[in-house]
Amino acid sequence: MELSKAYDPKQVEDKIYKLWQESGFFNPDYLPGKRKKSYTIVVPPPNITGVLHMGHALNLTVQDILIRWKRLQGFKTLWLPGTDHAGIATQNVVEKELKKEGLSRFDLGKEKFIERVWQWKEKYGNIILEQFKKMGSSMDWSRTRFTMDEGYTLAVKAAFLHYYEKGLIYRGKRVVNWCPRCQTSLSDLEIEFKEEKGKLWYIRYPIDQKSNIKNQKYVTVATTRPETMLGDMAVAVNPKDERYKNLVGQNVVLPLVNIEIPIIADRLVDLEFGTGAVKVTPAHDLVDADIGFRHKLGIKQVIDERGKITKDAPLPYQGLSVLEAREKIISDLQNLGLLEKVEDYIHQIPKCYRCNTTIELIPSEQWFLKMSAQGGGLAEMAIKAVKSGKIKFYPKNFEKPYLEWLKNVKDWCISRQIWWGHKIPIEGSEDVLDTWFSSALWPFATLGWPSSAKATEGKAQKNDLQNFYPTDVLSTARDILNLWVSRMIFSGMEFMKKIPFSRVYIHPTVLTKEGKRMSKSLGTGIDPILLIDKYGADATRFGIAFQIMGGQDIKFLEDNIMMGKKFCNKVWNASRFVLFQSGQNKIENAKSAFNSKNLTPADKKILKSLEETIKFIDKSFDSFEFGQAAHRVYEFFWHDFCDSYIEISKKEGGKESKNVLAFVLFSSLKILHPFVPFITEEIYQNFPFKDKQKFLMVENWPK
RNA sequence: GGACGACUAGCUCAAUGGUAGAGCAUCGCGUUUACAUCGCGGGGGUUAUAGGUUCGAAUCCUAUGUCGUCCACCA
Repeated sequence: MELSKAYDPKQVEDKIYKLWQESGFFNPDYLPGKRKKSYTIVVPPPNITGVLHMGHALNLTVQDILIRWKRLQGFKTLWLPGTDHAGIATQNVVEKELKKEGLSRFDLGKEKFIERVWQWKEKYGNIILEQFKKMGSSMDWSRTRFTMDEGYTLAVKAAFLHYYEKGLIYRGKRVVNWCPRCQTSLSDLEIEFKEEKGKLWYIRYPIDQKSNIKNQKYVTVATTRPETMLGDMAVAVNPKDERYKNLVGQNVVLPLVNIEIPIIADRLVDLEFGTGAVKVTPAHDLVDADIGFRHKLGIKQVIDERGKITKDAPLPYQGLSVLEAREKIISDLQNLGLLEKVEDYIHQIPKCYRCNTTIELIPSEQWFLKMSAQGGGLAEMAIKAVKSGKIKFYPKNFEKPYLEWLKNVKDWCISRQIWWGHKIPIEGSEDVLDTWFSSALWPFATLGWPSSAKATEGKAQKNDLQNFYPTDVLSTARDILNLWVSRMIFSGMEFMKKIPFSRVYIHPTVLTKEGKRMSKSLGTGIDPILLIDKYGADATRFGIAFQIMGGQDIKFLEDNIMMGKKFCNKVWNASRFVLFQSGQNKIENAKSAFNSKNLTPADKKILKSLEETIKFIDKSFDSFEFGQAAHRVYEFFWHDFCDSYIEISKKEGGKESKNVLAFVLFSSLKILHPFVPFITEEIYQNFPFKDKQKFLMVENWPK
């Protein structure tokens, strides 16, 4: 045998990947044999901003295991790669780049800026796809898509117009989450709440002199955001609150602004909190907007898109930033004797998930997609798809948060005031679409939808939609369950009249050993590319798969990757031994490798163990139990095969033992292949059987 | 404030009602036709706590604690 003593992934992996690519077998159209049933996975398209992180590495491992397993089982497998333009995220990284040159996007202007983002996409967008290859991903590169390529853009346009004509898209002025830095609206899912120490200010609103209220000069309200009082339209109390019953219907004078506003009763007011009386600012708070709408209070916007006080506020405050205004208002109130007390208060502050700027709530003209959970609405379709069991979640407990979210979902604000993205296809609108609007079309837009719009030009083959939709499994991270998964589901049902995938696998989150989220900014992340460099892709994959136990989050241990490397070396050396044996024995045929009449008990035992292992792996893969499968194959190969059977065969091998050795190894390569594709392929290429395939990748899965 | 999950050997995890296992770490022995990235063997656990169900509980139930993730309009 020509195999070297220790396995060196660097000598093997790139070489093997190149051979696979040249074979064309990543492409379902060129797979050998009769393959009637298709098996499709579309990869969750990574943002073009990023580099591969452990979450990707895990997800790629999982998907490649499934795809390789099904390919070996004779399915027409398609794993479709691609990337996402990731609107705000990408715009932000390019802006950061510009900042280094002392420029802003406004200095460049819209056209030049977008050009610049495309340059970024060309330069960095492919890096992540190259990293996919490093992981051994058997994706069909001829079908690579980008959420802003030509055909995809047509799909997005068609989808928008479809909703628009159906009356599901409307425009309206609503209080929306607004990032003063990104200068755009954000959906609820794009904000993150962070705990901050703040104050709770108790402010006295003088009761109107004309009111016949005795013994009470003020109503005191508690607020964490005194600056918004400039836009107050009412003071609200709970209708059941006895303390304020006599005040409802009366007026107070809004301090600093000196206008009269009413005291109203509304059930949304919590009796327990603060004083039980709350200032109502319909322009800058969602609950207040709701209250204001019901009581027809009107709206006064006092904070603008840049986070400055508007001209609708009293002169002294105009142009101040929110924080400056807050300071001045507090000191002014203090001078007037209207500040009753101040308490420390810890609360959740909404932050932009991309740039961490504090979110302002401001009224703004936006586009919305109706999300009704009744009457055949989009949310209802997505609910039914899961409730009916057509789409199953693994683990099942993710169904609950999914359904809860959809049940209570508000209309989806789909417009963004940024430059990088799909333009809203309506005359006069400069807005672009929320990046998830295009991502929602991923399972079918990538396969050529809508064929009528000639979107098939280029990558997708003519009949891809018929052949590969619905896809089989969507494997993704849990934090985009609603952001992405639910939206793909209703989009698929709306446009294709069919669910986009039948099974959703929510993969475990990779945490640090301490159980904390891996974070780039904290420096607690681990770069899978470095792991590949150090241990090889096979070892990295095996080490990751080994740790996937149920839906449990993974406290990542590099030791497991080390274990993967040792395991690979074991496979390598066992193969060296067996191939040397069979080389002497001149076995030429896998099918008739041994004569089953002359088997020793040990021969029979290892064959039975192999059979059971195969069954177990099939069952495990089918239920996404990758760790269980990895443990079993490890146990089988290392202990049953190497420690026990090989050692026995050396000392008291039967007539057929050398043949059985070769046969069991041959089968082992197949069942190991989904985990560790490179090393198994390399060994396979050195196997002496004459009736083997060109590549292990397209062998027949053993039974 | 809700929902979900975790808590088992020093570490990371198995074991879903029947005498608690693996890998790593640790200790001892060992170079026999692959592999020292190895082989053989040893030590190490009242399964977070308190109750309950059961012939029998790591496993089921109830509380408590700690940690984690997601959701949420308490100003």
